[in-house]
Amino acid sequence: MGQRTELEGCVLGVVWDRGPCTAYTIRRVFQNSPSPHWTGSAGAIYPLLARLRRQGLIRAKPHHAGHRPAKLYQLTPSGRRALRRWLGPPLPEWAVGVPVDPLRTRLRFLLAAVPAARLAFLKEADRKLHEHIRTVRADRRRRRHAGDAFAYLVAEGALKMLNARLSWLREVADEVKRQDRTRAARERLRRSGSSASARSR
Amino acid sequence: MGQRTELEGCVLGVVWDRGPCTAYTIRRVFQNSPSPHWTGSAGAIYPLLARLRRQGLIRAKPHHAGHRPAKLYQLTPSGRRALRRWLGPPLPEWAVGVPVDPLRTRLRFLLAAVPAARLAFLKEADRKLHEHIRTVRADRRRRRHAGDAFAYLVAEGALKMLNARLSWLREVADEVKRQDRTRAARERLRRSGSSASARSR
DNA sequence: ATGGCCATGTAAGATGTTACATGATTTA
DNA sequence: TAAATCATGTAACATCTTACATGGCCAT
Repeated sequence: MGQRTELEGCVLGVVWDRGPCTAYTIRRVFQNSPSPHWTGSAGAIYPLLARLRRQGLIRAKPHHAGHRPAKLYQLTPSGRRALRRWLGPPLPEWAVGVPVDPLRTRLRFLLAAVPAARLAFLKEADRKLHEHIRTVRADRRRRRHAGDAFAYLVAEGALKMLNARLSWLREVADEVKRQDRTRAARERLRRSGSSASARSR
Repeated sequence: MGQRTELEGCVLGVVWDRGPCTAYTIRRVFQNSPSPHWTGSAGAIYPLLARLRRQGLIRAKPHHAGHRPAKLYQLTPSGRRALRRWLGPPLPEWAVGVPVDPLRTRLRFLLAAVPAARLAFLKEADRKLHEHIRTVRADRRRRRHAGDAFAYLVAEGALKMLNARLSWLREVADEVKRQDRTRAARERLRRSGSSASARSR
C-alpha cells in the first residue's frame, strides 16, 4: 500500500528478473553491483523478504533437490503489480533530482583544505575514478555479451555518468590550479612590494 | 574519531562556509539544495549538532541582540581538522563508485512493465528531467553571480550530470522504441503467417 | 487576531549497517 | 583437513524521517 523504498523496489525487480531464486542470490546481486550504495547485508535482505512475504508480494517454495535446505522466492501477481507501481509512472520528484555525488559534495568545501591537500584530493579522485571506469567498462562488456538489453543500457548509463564526472573533475582541477597560480602571483607581488618599501626606507 | 557520515561532514562544511550560524540556517541549506537526498529535517539536524558539540567539533555562542534567543554555531580548531579529514585524501572507495540514480535503477527493470507503460515512463522522465535542468541552470547562474567559485563549479557539475543523464535517457528511449517496433513486426509476421496458413487450409 | 514564517527541539518509527551465530558443501 | 563459499538468520546499534509541540515575531 504505502510507498515502497528503493531497496524494496529493487528486490522485487531482482526477484522478477532472476525468476525463482534464493535470498543469497539476491544478496549477491547487490554485493556485486558496481554501485556501492547498498551492501546487500543479511540484516537488510532477510527482514525485507519477510516483510514482502507478509504483504503477499512474494512467496517462498522450499527447495532441497540435492541441495541444502533453501527457499526459492518468486513474485506473486500482486508482487508484479507492486513492482509496476514502483517503476512508475508517476515518478517521484526526487527520482529526477540531481543524483548525490560524494565527490561533488566534498568539492563544495574543498577551499577549507590547504592548497597542497586540494591538489592531492583532485589527483586521487582522478586516479580512482579512472580506475573505476575501467571496471565498469568491463562490466558493460560482460552485459553486452550476456544479451540482456536493459542490463546493457544500465551499464552504459553508469559509464556515461562516470565519464561526465571525470571530465568535470578535470575542468575543476584546471580551475583550482589556475586559482592557486593567481594566488601565488599575488603573494609574490605583495612580498616584492613590501621588500621594495623596505628598501626605500 | 570514527568515520564521519556524509551528513556530518556536510554540516561541518556548512558551518565552516557560513561562519557562525544558527541551526535553522543549516537546515535551510539542505532544504534549498537542488539535490533532494537530505531533507534537513529538525530530527536530523538538532541531534547531529548536539553530537558534534559533545565531540568538541563545534561550539555554540548564545545570541540575542534584538533577536529571540538562538545559538550561533562555529567550528573549533578540532572541528576544522575533522572537516579536513572528512574531505580527504584518502577518499573512501565508495565515494568514487557509480552514483546512485533512481531512474537508472528503475530502468533496469523496465521490461517488467507493459510496452505502453515503458513509453510513458520514458516520456515522463524526459519531461521532468528537462524541467529540472532548467532550475539547476538557474541555480548555477545565481551562484556564478554570487562569486563563490567552488559553489559555481559544484552547480556546473550537477548540471553536467543531468545533461549526461538526459542524453542517455534519449538513447534508451530510441532503443526501446526500436525494440518495440521489432516486436510488433514479428507479431504482424506471426499473425499474417497464421492467417495465411488458415487461408491455405 | 490570524496565519505564516522563524527557531528550537522531542518522540516514535522505519530502515539500514555491522557483527555475530550456525552449519553444510566445495575447493585447495 | 583447512579455508572459502553457500545459505539462513538474529541482535545491537546508528541514523534518518515524519509528526508533533512550543513560542516569538511580523504582515494583513
